[in-house]
Amino acid sequence: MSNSGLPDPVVRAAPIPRDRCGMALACEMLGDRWTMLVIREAFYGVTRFDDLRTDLGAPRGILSARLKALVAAGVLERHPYREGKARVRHEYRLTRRGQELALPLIALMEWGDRHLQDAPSPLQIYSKASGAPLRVALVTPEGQAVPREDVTYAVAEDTIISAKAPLPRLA
Amino acid sequence: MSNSGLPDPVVRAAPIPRDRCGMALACEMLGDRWTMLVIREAFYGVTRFDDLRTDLGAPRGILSARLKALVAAGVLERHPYREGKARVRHEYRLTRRGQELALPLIALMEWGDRHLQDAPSPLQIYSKASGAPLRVALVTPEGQAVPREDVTYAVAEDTIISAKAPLPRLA
DNA sequence: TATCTGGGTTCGTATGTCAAACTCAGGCTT
DNA sequence: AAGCCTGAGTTTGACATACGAACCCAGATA
Repeated sequence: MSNSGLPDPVVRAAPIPRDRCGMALACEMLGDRWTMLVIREAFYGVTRFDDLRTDLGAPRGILSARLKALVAAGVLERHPYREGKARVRHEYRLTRRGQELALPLIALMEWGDRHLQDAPSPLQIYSKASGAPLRVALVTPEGQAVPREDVTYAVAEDTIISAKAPLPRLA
Repeated sequence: MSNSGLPDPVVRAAPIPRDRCGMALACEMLGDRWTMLVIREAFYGVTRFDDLRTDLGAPRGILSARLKALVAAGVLERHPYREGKARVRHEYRLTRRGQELALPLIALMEWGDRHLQDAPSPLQIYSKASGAPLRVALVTPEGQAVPREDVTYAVAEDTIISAKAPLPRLA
């Protein structure tokens, strides 16, 4: 996988402890059957308990628990609304923190569209101003995308567990 | 959430069926306690069953099942290696398909580092050529990042379930 | 007063997860 | 050759979680 001619050094453990790795923390908090699907619904603008339930097909108890957890995590906000003269109800909306999951989720969508599906993506992300289609990429601070081959990484010295270990190859 | 002056139209269901939505498909395949953590280990270069097991703390049976599923999904590849004169063993490596999960996972890492942790990220992604730190963004086909406010989306007409529904706001 | 609706909670069962024990193959030791 | 070690699993039985159905409750409505 690596492109040096040397044999890959064998990595026996992750270089970063799980409780200090944002990736691991995110994976742990989103890692179950329903949580990410709930957030997807939220992005599509579905906010009400019963709509979520029918759309997802999740059991009420589970949905209730996941919503509670997401509110507790600051991803969703439960807030009241009134439709006509109906009594006050509550809807679940993305907080700013939740909205910032858009990028990971869009990246996941691109991956899923490419690898888990034959049809082209039914959802196009594009620029309001220019109409150009958009994709997810790694960019410099100035906002210029760089090609895969130019990407590498380093572990901050004070958190290293095992010595430097090159990622197999960044996609 | 929307920035038009109009009240948000109430969305009662996702505009795209789950079995045609790359995001939903990806969420379903990665959505459990261990799968994403296994892929994270793979990115860090941990490839052997027992290393994965000790690093993750997952029960053997579960790890075995997840690895099988990931191999079946074409994310990992089980292939033989020989260390010294030891007998042939097998290691699990990311396929190209697996490598392409780097972007979603890095985006997730950025999110996790920002919201689930106080310390700065222990892992820096940067450009080999310029040394500039890199971040995940939405870019035009030419590779120019666009600001959040310029991002919108549309559902392909032949797959729409409910009518057009604006994302609350893209982060 | 009875009924409907959205938004839950409760409950018994089915399924999944867990840790420990067992297996198995090949190499190493004695 | 007999026994031990190691990596890579499978099996097992206790335990936890998910599941769907039924129930609950508040307020509006008939």
